[in-house]
Amino acid sequence: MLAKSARLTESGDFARATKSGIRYSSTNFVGYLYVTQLNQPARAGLILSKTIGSSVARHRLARKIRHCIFDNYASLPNGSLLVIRGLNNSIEADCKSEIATVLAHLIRKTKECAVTQ
RNA sequence: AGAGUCGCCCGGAUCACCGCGUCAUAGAAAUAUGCCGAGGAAAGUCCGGACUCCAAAGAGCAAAGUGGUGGGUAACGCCCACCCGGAGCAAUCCGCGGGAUUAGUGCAACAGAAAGCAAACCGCCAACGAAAGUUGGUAAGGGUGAAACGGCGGUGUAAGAGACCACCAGUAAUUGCAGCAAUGCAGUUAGCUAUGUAAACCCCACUUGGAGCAAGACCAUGCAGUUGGCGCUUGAGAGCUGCUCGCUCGAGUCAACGGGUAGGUUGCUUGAAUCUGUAAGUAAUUACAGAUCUAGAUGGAUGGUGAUCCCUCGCAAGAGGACAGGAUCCGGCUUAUAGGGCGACUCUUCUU
RNA sequence: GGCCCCGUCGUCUAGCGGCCUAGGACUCUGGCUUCUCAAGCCAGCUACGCGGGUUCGAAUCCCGUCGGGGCUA
Repeated sequence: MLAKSARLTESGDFARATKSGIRYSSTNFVGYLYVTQLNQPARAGLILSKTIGSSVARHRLARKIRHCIFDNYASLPNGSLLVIRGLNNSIEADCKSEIATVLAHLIRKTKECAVTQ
């Protein structure tokens, strides 16, 4: 679970992460990561549309994803904005391993970009 | 034992560790400790309210809704009791259940002579005629249809007919009794008696001002105007549903193009509240007394791991746990719902 | 939060309570025509979202549901 300081709360931040950030997609999820220069703790948000299922299903999925993000929270760089988008069949997904691989790929890509710059 | 009807309730339980949200306490802060943390439908948004704003919530029409009677309620289109009609052997269930005989209009396809007040296709009878048929009487019989001018039997007659009689059905007026009432029961009189449809228009009675917590209040942030219309007390425009009246505010306002902001606090949870008991009432419900505090999030808090028990499936290993997630709050209705429990009643059969 | 509209063959649509066993166009299937295909002609298949009610009779009227779409703050 994520503390209140570790959540994305503004639509501008969502737009920045999804449009300017690095993207990696697996079979059931799409991850976006954007690293700002601000010295803040990393923040994360979720996008789950109605096509995933009922209200109960969406809430359950959101809780599972948040839990998985918490397990990998320490590896995120300072000041980064993370957005996870759930796709239609993501209810049956194995959240734990899939989210972990998504995050690992995103973090590796950002480091590569920083090195090349 | 079998078949069935109705009502109410539960909606997996406990523990440990790591995490999340509000609040309280401590602390300069980081944080620590403690308490609490989704539902019977939170859903659909089909009704009714509380609350807030529209100056106040005024009148009439329009429009919409409701529709047996009495009661309950803050209120209702909800609930209870009763009446009437229908279904069922019964327990019980279903009903938008006012007015079509007096305010009026419309509709009733096809068939049929005829579908709403006027008539007569076949028939029956009489007269005329050689016959075909014509004229008149009649509505018992035939056939049509969802529905055909009360039903059956007799008297009567040329043939027939409520023309007359007995019994029955129904209508209106009226009297008595029972009931608060809807209505029921019993009688008298009348004309002898035409149907359905108002979930067709309509009439009658009653109800309804409008918007909604994105209501409303406060604080921040930010910008740039231009063109045209109507006005400045002889009144533009506004008071957010259609019209009229009335009332009030009133010096700017309306339209087009362009530009800017869309982030915090509050409203926010103690309430027609919940539980227990007593009393009144057939009941819905109400009154009184005592106890309790029971989510308040805002990109939106309930997840992960492990253990034991319960239930279902399976020989076992093992797999699974209905419908479904608060968003201002209450009272209902409707819809979804694995499985289980309790109570009351009816019918049939058997045993004692 | 509030308000409104629509569900008819595979698709797009008509439909005055009885003429509806629901019409039209395209599609599909079969046949005719042609050396073959296309076009043309003939025939056929296929629908009132679901459940109740009113009515003699409902796709149509009423109620409740399910699904889809739109407007508005």
